[in-house]
Amino acid sequence: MDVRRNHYPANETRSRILDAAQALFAVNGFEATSTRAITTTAGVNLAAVNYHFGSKDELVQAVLARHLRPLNAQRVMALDAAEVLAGGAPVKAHFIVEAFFRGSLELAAASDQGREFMRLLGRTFTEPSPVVREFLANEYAEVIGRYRTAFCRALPAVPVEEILWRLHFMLGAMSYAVSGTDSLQVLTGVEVDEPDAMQRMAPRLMSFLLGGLRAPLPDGD
Amino acid sequence: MDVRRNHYPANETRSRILDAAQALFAVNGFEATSTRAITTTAGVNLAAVNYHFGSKDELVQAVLARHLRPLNAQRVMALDAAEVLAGGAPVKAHFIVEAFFRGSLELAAASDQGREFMRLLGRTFTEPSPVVREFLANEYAEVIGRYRTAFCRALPAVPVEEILWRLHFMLGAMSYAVSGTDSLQVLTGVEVDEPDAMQRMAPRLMSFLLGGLRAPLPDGD
DNA sequence: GTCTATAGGGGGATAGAC
DNA sequence: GTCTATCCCCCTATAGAC
Repeated sequence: MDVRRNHYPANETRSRILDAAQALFAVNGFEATSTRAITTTAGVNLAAVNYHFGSKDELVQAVLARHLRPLNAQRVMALDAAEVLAGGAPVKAHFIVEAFFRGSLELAAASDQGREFMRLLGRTFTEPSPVVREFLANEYAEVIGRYRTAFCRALPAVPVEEILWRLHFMLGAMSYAVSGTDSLQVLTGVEVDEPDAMQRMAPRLMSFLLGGLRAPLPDGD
Repeated sequence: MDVRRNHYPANETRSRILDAAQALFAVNGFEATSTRAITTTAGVNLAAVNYHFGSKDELVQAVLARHLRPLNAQRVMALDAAEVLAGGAPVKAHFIVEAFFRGSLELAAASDQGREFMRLLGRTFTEPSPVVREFLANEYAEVIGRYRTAFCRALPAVPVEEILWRLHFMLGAMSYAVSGTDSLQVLTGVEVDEPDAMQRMAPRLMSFLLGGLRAPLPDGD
């Protein structure tokens, strides 16, 4: 009847919703983004979110899972590969850090959408919502466990407790840097929105993180 | 008329609202916290928020300003003092980092409320709300400018651009570590809610940050 | 200064036609 | 699978009595 309207395959509605939701979540956050805004941006009907995902919470999880699941799977595989290469010896910290970040950087380099997702992911780590937090904890459980073990083997001089703290700091620096939307970005003059931003940042971030991981132990005051 | 009710000086209502708002913001975030929840928790009337602060946005800024303004003023003064002590020579990176964090740690050590504020502040840096972001940018402008200059002088071997990136990473690691509410906390086993958590974390964080700041420069690929 | 009451808008979700 | 229409809830903000 209305020939001007775009038509698209039925199962593409789901993807359109995921794309629109990711874009809006990245800019405005989960809470501030309404399903109305999502469906309008996606050019689909308001009821489509509930039909395809059940609820807004489940849509949030679907948006995160779409890229995070493959990303974390690749992280585990990259560590597997590094451990095979090391042939039983501890994998060097440098390679562990690289294995952890390679996937993120490829994702960010591959497309605008990948970069957008990394920004969303960065801010998601400090999301207060219990739903989001539990989801992330589950998705990261295996990765964190594996990398923690690897770091402990790579840095035997550093006590386990110290490793845990440094892993924590490392995740913070990464997620904050990757989110690229912090209020102080203007002040520090760092620009993360450009297409090659991730590639320019990657070696700098890795250098910083390695420096922190290998830092001398604090005095036991 | 109702003798059982708590009575308190008129101008204490304002403080009660600030306390309740901070507590709820820290746990649930700004968006997810309604003025109703705040006034109920504070034991004051719903209309009191608008009467005392004008709007929810202005309440958010008031909550942040209450502790952040003195904190940043102290940071500037601590750097002033360090520069006087150095007598014209560059202040060592170690002292700059310490000057930046001393106030936060004292605040976190002083009271549960101070610790709660630091957690709120950590998550506030990645807050999407334009109101919050502009507020933070203004509040931090002087501090960031001063510390950036100091770091450049302390680390002449590191290019300015590199300093900016590392300052950015440093702020990320700090705000993330201090927020203590990230989803991966469970996995890394780090616990930040205990009274002496900040004191235990402080030397570790400083060691990590200094290691990152002093790290060898990445290869110029 | 503090309250009650309510305006006025937007939210997520769903029933039921197509 | 997709639409329209609508229910019902909770939100912020304000008007006006006390």
